[in-house]
Amino acid sequence: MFSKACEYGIRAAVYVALQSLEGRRVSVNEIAEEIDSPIAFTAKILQQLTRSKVIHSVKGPTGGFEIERTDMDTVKLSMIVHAIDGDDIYVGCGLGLKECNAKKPCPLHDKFVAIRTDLKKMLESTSLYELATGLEVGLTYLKR
Amino acid sequence: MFSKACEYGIRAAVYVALQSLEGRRVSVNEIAEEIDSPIAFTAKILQQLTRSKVIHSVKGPTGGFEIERTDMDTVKLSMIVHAIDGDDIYVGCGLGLKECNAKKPCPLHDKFVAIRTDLKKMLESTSLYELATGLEVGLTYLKR
DNA sequence: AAAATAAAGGACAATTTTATCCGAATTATA
DNA sequence: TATAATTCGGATAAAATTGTCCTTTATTTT
Repeated sequence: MFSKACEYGIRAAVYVALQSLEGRRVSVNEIAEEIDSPIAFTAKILQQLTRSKVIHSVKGPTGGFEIERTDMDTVKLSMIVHAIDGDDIYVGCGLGLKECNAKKPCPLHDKFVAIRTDLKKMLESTSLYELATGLEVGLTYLKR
Repeated sequence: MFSKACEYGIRAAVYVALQSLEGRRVSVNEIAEEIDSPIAFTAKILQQLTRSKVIHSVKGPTGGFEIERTDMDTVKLSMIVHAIDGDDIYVGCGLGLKECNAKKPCPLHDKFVAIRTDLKKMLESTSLYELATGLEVGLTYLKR
């Protein structure tokens, strides 16, 4: 469904949010450790998330990644997915046709649109805050 | 969502079904031409579909691929996807966690399960016959 | 029996994705 | 001001996916 990069990206963003709720800024190393992902690759993904303003980065000692409380509500999963995987999920035919739409649909078009609409709705309505608080109260996990 | 291989596989299977409805057996070349896919790669995928009994192949002159009318009802999209992409779509966590289940869910678990259940239902309830007949009456397309 | 046709299968090539490494830039602290 | 911690960015490597080519095998037709 999502690329590896996107999976790491979501997990990383949620972890950053969780720690920001505690007032902590976190380093790439800590993030990679805590979400169980390859360090250098995760660093690249964090750069993408920073460039697309999903999270905020601070250089130098005591630096790291953080996200403001208000942004946790604004930032939806859809933004993270878009920042990393582009609009693959939103655009494009399920069977890979270049031209596939209501006028000239592939055999799977309608059924596919239905599912993708649900997915899109889910991604657009789920905020980083929602995901982080689930973790905070110990209902969900990011590792293993 | 699906791999390229799987996209070609579904399109190929639907085309074979469509032609079988007309009593025609089709070659790799014709299939690749008609679904607009790379010939040799498509040949590999047809081999997989043949091995997993989604379609039937005949060697030699007048040979090619076909599928029996009764099998068009039995064969669901889920079988094709499974034959080519394995159980990726069915198993596994949306965020890539190795251990993710109701007891120890990732932050996206419930929302993800909901969407995947719909996808699974769709794949398991859609037959090759249904897809082929849509094509037959000119409602849907396989090219472009 | 020979020739021709078509799938099967193995080896290899290209591309994309995933992942690593290392030096440069930035900045807090001693 | 020097040092150390940290992100940034470029180059490269490894792995997976996508794609090609060529030989073998089966089978029909001549």
